[in-house]
Amino acid sequence: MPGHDMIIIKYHSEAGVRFVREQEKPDIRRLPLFRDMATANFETLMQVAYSQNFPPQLDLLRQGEPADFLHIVVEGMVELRAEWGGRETTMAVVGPISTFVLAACIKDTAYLMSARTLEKSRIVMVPAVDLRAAFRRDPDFAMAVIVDLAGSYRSMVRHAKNLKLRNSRERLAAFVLRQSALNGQAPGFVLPVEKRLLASYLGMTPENLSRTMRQLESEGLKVDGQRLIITDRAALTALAQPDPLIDGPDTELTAEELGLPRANAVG
Amino acid sequence: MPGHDMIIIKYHSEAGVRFVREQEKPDIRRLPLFRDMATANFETLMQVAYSQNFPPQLDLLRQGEPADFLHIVVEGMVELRAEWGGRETTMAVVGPISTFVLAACIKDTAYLMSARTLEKSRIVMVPAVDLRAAFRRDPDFAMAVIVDLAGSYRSMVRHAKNLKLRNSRERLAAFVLRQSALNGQAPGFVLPVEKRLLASYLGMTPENLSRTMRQLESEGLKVDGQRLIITDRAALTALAQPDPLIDGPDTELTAEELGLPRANAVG
DNA sequence: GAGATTATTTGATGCAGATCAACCATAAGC
DNA sequence: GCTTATGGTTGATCTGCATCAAATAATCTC
Repeated sequence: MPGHDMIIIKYHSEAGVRFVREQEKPDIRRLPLFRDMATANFETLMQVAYSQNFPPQLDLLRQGEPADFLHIVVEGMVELRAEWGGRETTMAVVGPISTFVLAACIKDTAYLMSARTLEKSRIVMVPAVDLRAAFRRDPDFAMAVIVDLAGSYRSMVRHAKNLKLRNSRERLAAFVLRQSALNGQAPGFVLPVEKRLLASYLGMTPENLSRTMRQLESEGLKVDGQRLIITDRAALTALAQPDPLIDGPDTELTAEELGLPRANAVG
Repeated sequence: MPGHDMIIIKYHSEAGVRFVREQEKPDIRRLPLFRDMATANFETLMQVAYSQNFPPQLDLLRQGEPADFLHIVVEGMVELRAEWGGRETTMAVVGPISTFVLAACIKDTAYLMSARTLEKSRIVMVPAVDLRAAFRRDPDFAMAVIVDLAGSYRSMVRHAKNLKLRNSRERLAAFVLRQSALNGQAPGFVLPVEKRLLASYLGMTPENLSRTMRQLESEGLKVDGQRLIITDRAALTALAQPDPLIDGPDTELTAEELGLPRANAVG
């Protein structure tokens, strides 16, 4: 496996490559993807996996590279970014505990997106070869992979629908309502990511996001730095016209959508 | 299965519900999705499946409805459309032989897109319940489902990247080059779909598509109705900056991307 | 904590692309 | 064949959003 050595050479000194710790296994095991897997297979995967700490702003992988590892965010936050011709855009931000680049690993082909840490993060990396061997051997794991991929696909369909059908004001309003819903309809929450990143995810410029937020202050939203407060839910709802076929959730209350991480509720 | 009866009642008189014909089975069997399946399982699926002819412009299913059937286009052409708040957009057009709404069937939840025939079409419908039972029973089929879903996911990621990273002129130029590539770099081809549909797929209005095509006439493209001819590939390439991570193909020459069907070469 | 970065906001301006409206072309119906 | 839809083009105009520029605010560094 050339991939294995590469990663070791590349990061060993700065980040400290480790095998997966006993204490972090239960959290990974609890993921829908690994939950139903045979214990022996899970242990095998963990044995060949690496676990590393990365500093913020570090490129974990670049689009176009061959997919060597399934990545699991155990701690921290990772941005999935797409680049083309000097432009770039945020496709998703994943927080603990979830996986990314599963599809590329399965197809044994190039990553379509780059990934970089947004904050200090702990990432578990499972070699793609072993991953593929695992679900060829374990039907329950194969089932979990199927369900995971179907969910990822649908969440990307939603992202595309959102972009094609709504304008940026509507997208922002829908985003705000969605974050609130993820916090049990809390009226206030703090943004889970920087505004420039949110802007990119929503397909707009930071300037436009800033102005659009100001606009929404007359439509039921109060903005205070990273803290947003819904002051008139009805008005915002009229504007966003939330739709489960765009905003989710897929099924009631499963909420581990791929997209942006959940915000934290606030007074 | 309420779904079964419903479809029979709904379409019987006009379209003629049939069981899958012997003669169309081999074509379906050849699909990557069904190719490696155990023969007994394939036969079972075909036994419970329906096969119907539909007239053009007929709604096969509506977004939001529970996913009762995996659909297979055996003949004709089907548009996958997304709707929201009175607006609508084309997400993909599928031709023979391929499947759609696999992910919704697997998650046993609502369709995210509506589907309607663009021309007279023959559709095979496999009950979602039986489909799920099939890959729970057949590991080879499960593998094929995994690969299919991974491909669908990646093709939707590409669609989103295309929308977020390129402007409409670039998207059109890239589309033209891609169609040419699918025809062995043929300089000319006829559009596989109406222009209004292409416009919607590319995320622009018909008026804008028309004008953009005219613009491209000074950048190496000749437009003659449905027939497009590349007169200066270098110029178009400079404009589109084709990228396999957006335009495909995923792997060399597999070319059954979800997106728009292949054009026919001309000239 | 002073200085240096980096994120955010605000303003001025430009442009890509939408919208509205009319006209032309192609195809379908009788 | 003429007529009627429907799709496509063209023109005029409008506007949402990007871009460029500069000021503030927040965050990091030493």
